[in-house]
Amino acid sequence: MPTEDSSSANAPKRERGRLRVAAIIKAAVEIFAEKGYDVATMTEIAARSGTAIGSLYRFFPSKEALADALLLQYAQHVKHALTELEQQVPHMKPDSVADALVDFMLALQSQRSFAVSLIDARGLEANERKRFREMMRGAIADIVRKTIPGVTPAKARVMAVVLLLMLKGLSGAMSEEPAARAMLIAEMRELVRMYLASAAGRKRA
Amino acid sequence: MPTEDSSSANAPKRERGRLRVAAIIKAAVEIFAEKGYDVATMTEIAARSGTAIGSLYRFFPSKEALADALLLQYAQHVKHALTELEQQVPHMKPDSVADALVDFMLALQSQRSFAVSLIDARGLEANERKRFREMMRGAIADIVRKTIPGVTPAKARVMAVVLLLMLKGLSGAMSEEPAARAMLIAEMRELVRMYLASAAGRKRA
Amino acid sequence: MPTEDSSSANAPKRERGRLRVAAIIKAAVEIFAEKGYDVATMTEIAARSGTAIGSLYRFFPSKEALADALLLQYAQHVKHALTELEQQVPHMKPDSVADALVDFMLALQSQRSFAVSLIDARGLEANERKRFREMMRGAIADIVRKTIPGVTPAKARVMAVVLLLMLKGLSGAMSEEPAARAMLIAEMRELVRMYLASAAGRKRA
Amino acid sequence: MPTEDSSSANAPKRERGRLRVAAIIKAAVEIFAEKGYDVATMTEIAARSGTAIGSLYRFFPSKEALADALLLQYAQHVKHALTELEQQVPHMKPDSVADALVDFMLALQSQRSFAVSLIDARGLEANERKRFREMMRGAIADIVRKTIPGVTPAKARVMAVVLLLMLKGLSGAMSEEPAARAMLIAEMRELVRMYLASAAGRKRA
DNA sequence: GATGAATGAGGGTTCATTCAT
DNA sequence: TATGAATGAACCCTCATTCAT
Repeated sequence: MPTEDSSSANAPKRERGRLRVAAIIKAAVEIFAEKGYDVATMTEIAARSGTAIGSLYRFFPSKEALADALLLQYAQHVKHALTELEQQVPHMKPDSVADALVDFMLALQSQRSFAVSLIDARGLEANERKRFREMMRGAIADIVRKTIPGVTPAKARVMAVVLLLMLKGLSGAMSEEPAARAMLIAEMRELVRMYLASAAGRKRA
Repeated sequence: MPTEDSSSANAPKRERGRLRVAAIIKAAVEIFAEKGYDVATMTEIAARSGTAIGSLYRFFPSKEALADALLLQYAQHVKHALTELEQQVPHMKPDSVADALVDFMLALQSQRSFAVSLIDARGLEANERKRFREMMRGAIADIVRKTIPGVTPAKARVMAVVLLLMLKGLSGAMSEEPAARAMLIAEMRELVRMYLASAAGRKRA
Repeated sequence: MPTEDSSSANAPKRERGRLRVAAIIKAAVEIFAEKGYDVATMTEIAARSGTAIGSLYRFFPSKEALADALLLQYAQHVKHALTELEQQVPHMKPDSVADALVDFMLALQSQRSFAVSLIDARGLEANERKRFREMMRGAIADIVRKTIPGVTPAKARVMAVVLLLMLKGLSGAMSEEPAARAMLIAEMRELVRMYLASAAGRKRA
Repeated sequence: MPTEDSSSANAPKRERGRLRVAAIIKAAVEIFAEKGYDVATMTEIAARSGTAIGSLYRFFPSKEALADALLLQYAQHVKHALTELEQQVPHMKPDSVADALVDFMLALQSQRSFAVSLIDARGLEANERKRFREMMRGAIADIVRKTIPGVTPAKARVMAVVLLLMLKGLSGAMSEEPAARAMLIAEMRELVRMYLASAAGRKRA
């Protein structure tokens, strides 16, 4: 679900353009995910999306701009999902929150690896990366604070970083064979539950 | 530091070659770590190691071969360290093993980022990556089995994957500011302890 | 400013077209002058003139055609001015003619640099350039012949070429700082006067 | 006669390289002269000089660097010639100096048009252009001062600018047909003599 | 064996021009 | 007719790799 207004310099004005942009984004996400930012080529992105190279550059004036747009879109998507989750938290038990976090990450997987490849790319501004990480941490910390009412903001932030770190690892899990994957996911689910529970316990104790 | 083999007439040459290779490897590790596999250039590696580009290619016939060699060396280093740890395990309490695992990862950090950059590089054969991962998992699983005597091999493997995943995250922690880093490490240490302890408990229960 | 021909139903359209063409020509003159023929882009000319690129191509079927049109217009302008000057010559003293020539060049300066950039552009047909030069030389030669009645046509032509050459240099003078520019212009004025006077003298002698 | 140390970033170290650079410079001068800086392509320069594109870039790391090197070489050549002329001046009559200046310009013609095309190119730093112009003006002004001993420095400078301007025009003369060219040159020679003589006269008077 | 000049495929990007809407 | 999205040849430049010296 691409946003109607991405950060591309030249937003398309006709319906056809909208479709083209969607095709480009799809191809770019795939190729960045497959090869990483540096190895991906604009030529291949154009080819896979059925776009002439010149058209690709009409919508995204540089490779970096394309990556930025993709990242922004991804960030907005993630932010939205986390905000929704946050609003559910008051009605959930910690274990359910833990499960929701794992599910959230799992749901993101398909798009995730491309984001990682872009975030790690050396070409991107450190700022861009930092803002994205900050957003994620803040959102997760908020969820932690609602899940474990008494935690200090500082503790919530540390926990957010740790959670993110665990969840991030989940993406690697997707490349396992199905059987191993299921076990891995179950184990991770257990770990996250335990982590939240223990924190809640430490709090109360 | 003379080589252990100095009896032949070729010794000086061999010695020079060895130094040269060491210089190349040092430069390559640095540059791969700084820029990632794709962005690093053979020319720069040659320059930083004070080697002519032609000589670099004499020792490592391609960029990929160089990366493979680096990875192999890194893998051996890691394997060695884990084997040593494994031998200590029988005399340690689970918490100490947990700490040792965290320390092990921390100790690896300096060399780590280059390895990640190589492992993630798309250019490398999946096989290469797989073997490396397999080795790590096997070694950690062995440690787990010695730490928690009753676990099934399958369970130990799953735990190894999860542990690796957590520890892997630690590398990201190194880019935090010192204060945040210390907290993060403490938290991770706690998590790993808890994870091993709970597994031991589940086992015994 | 209504067109002189407003009797047809197409008048409004024609009127719009005329304005459009005027806007394009204005923008094109500016941009060619600023950047030179090769670096100027049709897209920018379209943008600055508020014209869609497709419309620009409707009026001028190629970049070269646009340049030709500009050059033609400039040539007509120059020709007209020189013809007017020629008619004044019989009533002027040689020094006044010299001054008039310098003033003429100075008056042209604002539009001049674009013309130079077009005339020098390698893309233009040599023919086009030749015709333009021929026109200028002929017109100046005519003025010379009226200024110095006895000169042979051949001599007048040579003088025209030399005069043109001097006057052409004046355009470079416009980029000097004001103080230097004023001195330069005075000096050139003197030179041109001297040149005409000496030719007249040689003639008579 | 290429200088032994041009401004190229990577000076060749072997004899073969020296030849290659000479070939590149020759081709570049020709092509820049034929088409101008913007239209000239590195690919064509490489092809005409029998060099692989990669090799061209080894010696001149960018198109601009190549142009700068050419310009620098040309400037040094010109400076040298003018310095030599200046030393002859004390032994010459003004008319001879005038002739020498015209001859100097004529001798430069073959290389001249490329320099003009580079100096006028928009891509070059204004500084580079300014320095070149300054050098020329200074050198000519020095010659003027030695030719007409009493002139003020300021007057000499103005005259230098005017002379340069006239001489510059001579390059255009080279594209005339032989007959016209000879007349033109004779006329220019006369003009320059007259100019110097009149200045000397004004001085003395 | 060591050296570094040479090679050329391929990458990001631009822009004159066309044509469907 | 007016519009601007689409096209793709061509540009400048990089770099892994080879090979003559």
